[in-house]
Amino acid sequence: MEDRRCQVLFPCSSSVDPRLTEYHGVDNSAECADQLTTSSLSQQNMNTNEEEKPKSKKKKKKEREARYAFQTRSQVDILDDGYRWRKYGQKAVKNNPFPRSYYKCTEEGCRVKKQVQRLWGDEGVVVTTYQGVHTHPVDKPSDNFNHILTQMHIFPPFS
DNA sequence: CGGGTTTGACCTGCGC
DNA sequence: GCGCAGGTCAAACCCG
Repeated sequence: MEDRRCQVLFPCSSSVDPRLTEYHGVDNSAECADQLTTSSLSQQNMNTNEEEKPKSKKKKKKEREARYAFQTRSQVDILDDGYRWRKYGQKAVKNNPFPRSYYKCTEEGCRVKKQVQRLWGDEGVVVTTYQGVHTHPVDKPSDNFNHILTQMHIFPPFS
């Protein structure tokens, strides 16, 4: 076995900068996510089915996809969750020397995204945020990831 | 050659 | 209204 085990760290009490971990654990409520999100989640033209007018920006806030965030202590940034991801961006974030990476699920038709970022102050900790619901079941879930899900008591999103 | 990564530009929301 | 910060796009690049 490789030495890629990661330890699930639980929510963020006060020792964590809330700006880095928008929220933790399970949360299906877009409203809640909305409240806890400190920054803009700008346009998500991946959502919804109305793409008729690419020019016109949606009226109000768009519905956000459910997001699930958790922290793990791991040497590797990328958790082997069984899905295939394609990196589509990387940004430096405020108050954190580590960049945030953006990934999309490569499954056709699957619009799930995730963000991966190391925690400032403890670079051994990786904050992973999933956004959306997979349209395909996981192919080969790793023990690591199963462990995480079990610990988190979640997993509605990955049917 | 195909698929994934890198990286700078662009877009959008939000706070002042 | 302006500037900042986060999020996304897409062309160039890299690698198997």
